[in-house]
Amino acid sequence: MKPDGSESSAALNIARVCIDSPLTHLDRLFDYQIPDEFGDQVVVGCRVRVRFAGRLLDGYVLDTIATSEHSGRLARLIRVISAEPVLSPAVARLTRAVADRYAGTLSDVLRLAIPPRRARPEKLPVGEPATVSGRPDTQVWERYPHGSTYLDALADGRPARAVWTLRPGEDWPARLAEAAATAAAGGRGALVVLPDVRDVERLDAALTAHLGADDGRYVVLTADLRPDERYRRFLAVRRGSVRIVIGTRAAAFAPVADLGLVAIWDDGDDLHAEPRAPYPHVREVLLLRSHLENCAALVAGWSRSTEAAVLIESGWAHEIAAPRDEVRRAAPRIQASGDDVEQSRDPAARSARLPSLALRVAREALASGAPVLVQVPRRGYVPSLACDRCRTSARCRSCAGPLGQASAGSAAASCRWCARPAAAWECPVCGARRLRAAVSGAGRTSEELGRAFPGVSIRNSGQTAASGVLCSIEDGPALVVATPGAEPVARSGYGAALLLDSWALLGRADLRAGEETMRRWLGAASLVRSASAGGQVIVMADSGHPVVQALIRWDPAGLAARELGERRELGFPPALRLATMTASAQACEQLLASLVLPSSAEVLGPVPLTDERPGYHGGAACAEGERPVELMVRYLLRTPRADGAGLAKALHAGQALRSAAKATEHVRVQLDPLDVG
DNA sequence: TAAAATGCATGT
DNA sequence: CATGCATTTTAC
Repeated sequence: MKPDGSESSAALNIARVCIDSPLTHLDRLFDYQIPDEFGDQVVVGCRVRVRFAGRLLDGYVLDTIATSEHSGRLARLIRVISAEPVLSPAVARLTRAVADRYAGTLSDVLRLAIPPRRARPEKLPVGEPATVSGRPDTQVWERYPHGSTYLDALADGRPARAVWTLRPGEDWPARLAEAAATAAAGGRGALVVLPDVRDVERLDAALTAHLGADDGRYVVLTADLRPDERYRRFLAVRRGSVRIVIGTRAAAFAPVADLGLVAIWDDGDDLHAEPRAPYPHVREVLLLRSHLENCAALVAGWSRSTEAAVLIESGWAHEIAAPRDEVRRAAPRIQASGDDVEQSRDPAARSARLPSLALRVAREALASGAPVLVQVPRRGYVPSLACDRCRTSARCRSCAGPLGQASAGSAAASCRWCARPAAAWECPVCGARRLRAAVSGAGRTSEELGRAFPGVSIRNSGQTAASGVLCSIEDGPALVVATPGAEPVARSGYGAALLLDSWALLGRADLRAGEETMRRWLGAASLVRSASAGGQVIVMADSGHPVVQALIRWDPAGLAARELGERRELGFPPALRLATMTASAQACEQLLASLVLPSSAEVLGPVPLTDERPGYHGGAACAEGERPVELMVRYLLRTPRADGAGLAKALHAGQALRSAAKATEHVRVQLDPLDVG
């Protein structure tokens, strides 16, 4: 207050700055004097350059204040990088919450949230937001109980939260476009995050169909944009020129003004898990956002994750799902076939390693002029080899790495770790000398299918396929071999889908195997015509398996509830909050000893990580006769969900002690990682 | 990477 | 036990 009683903004000449440093004990704000000559350049949310412990570092201004708590002399800001307030107050709160949730630092999260600065796009004029108007035809939403009620809530700007499990055959891009447009027509912002660019492209097309191609109505944020363009679009969002944002992972942090809806498509896809520290998951980021910004949330997919099941069980979200008879009407006919292929009397079935039921269904569909989808679980040719007689997996004699076959051209098996050829292999268990494919990859499968279906055109789709990932295919008889997530859409739906090598998916020791298998199967089955239109799905698995049962009944909700029950019994996420610590035994124990954990916390471990080799990127040969020794261990820490914040806080404090003590070895801390258990 | 704090050998 | 110089620590 000035003597005359008026507020003076000029008095706020101290900037509170978040320093761009990876050191955990520096994860707090530092005060700097704002030199007069910078004047109004310094705004909350802008980037600045400061001298910190001698060196020049970048930082963000989180606040401007009149008096500092700091007792010593304040240094002055060196430079204002730009007056653009790239960090909005809402995103500042969000990123802090994400850092706290994941025991990470604010600066690590800000690096994920804000794209690198580019000078040119900042010079562009600020555009006015295009108005989005109209309401979608609510008839399709009325097919879901609570569906049109939810849409009403979006239109009115109410913070309705739902887990939406789609009816088979649903036009999901159109529905998500409608949901986003409805929120925007109500005058608020909408944000939809999808796992990969192909899904983003589909929603992009649906939004264009719904709103027109005008860039002013919505914006697409993906990591593969060129830096200038990425920053331009980010700025358009930050400046409020656009209300609807769709994109991949990093878009979860987009500074959408007056956010009304956050939505995630296919939240079980592991692409939603950020691989950089502090490893936040898009679902958690969006749920935090829904909470902090008091906006609607939508978790949508064919399948249902156990995390989504928790949202429903806890009452946090409503369930939107089609009634059972609707589902039955729309779903293809699904059968399991656990036949022993080797016993089949049909030579074509034997050579394609397909049960005769699968072969018959595929032939019928092809004969009717429809494409057939063949889903194979792993990429590449033959990812690993096993003993032909007893199926013991084949390992390298010098380094114990898995043996594999690189391509059809190289007939000889070799080690996938040290690349030594595996000459004269002999099974250590039964002494047999012949190898067989343990899991048949996409490449091998299409070769075999070619022999079983002479004259039928075969298309491959996948990361490692020569033709890459196909987006869609034309109607007409063809076999489409695809890895999960790379299935092209068929214009009028597939006549049939064959889900191969299921045991490789279900047999994994991973706790998430059941949930993940269901997600992949439903992803393929959702592309098949309804049973009344002749659509059929054959899954190569034992029909007694609960996941197979759930698929046959098209019951992702039932499976998710069941899987969640199992997690409760085993004490794993999402039933509990879990953290992993990965480093050398010594470093882990140091950190562990310094932790002030909630009293409910339980420590499990150490588990030596023998077959996991962090830092290994292939190519290097290992020494003769010895296995690469990896000294890494992993500890698990778990608490009830209610103590999750305390667990993360304790880990953050422990990491801060380590960084302050200049510990050289880094301990990786991950909360609720996908790949443990 | 700048200043402050601390360590340490040396000379009285 | 001051003093000067080197090393370590702090961090606004």
